[in-house]
Amino acid sequence: MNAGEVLIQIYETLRGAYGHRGWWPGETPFEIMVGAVLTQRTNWRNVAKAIDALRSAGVMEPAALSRVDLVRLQSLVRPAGYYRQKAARLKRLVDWLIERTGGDLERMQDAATEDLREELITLKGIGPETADSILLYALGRPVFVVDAYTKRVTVRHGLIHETCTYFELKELFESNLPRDVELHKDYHAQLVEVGKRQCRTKPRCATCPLHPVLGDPIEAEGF
DNA sequence: GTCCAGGGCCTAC
DNA sequence: GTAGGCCATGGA
Repeated sequence: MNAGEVLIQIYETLRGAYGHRGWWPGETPFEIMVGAVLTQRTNWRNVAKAIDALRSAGVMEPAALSRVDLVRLQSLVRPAGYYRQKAARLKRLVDWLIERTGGDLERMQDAATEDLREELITLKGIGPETADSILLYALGRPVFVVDAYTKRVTVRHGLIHETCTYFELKELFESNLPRDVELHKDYHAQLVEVGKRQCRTKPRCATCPLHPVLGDPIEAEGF
């Protein structure tokens, strides 16, 4: 079996276990962008509180968020943790958005994916994963989002070495999967699901749906 | 009280 | 170029 076939088999196994997830809780592309920043190293439960606060304050929209006072924004996103950093990151993101599109995300659809990724990565506070999350879930580009769960699952199951880079892991998926946006969205969502439920500690891995397909997980410190 | 969650930046070697 | 520290809240 080649890499592409293994990856598809993993996906189908996870989907069979968890059902279609589609995923990214967010009403609008802009809200998805905001969530991508807020969820950095943070439980989604806390992120949801911050998102609710932003909605209630009427600033879940580019122009409004751009205008809101920084200290006010900090207090709104406080439940998501790292609130000073995240408020500043949201400001930079929304400033870029308005400068580039006037706040209308549709105007970004002409730009090439790689160019957009480069622009996003250049923003302080937007790294590879946040950029890819925005590209895939907010802008519908066929990129693969690599996160801690992706690495944990693939390393534990021997698909890639523990010392791999973000780019290598991203390439593993992107070069071996069809360039299908919905598949990319759901695949990442499935990996998060199995990562949350399994592959944290060995005992929890005992019921991992991937074991019958991939065999027992390997020992990997830190995963 | 301890651990950790859908990262990313900065500094020191 | 990379290991380590830092950012911070809230639930298990």
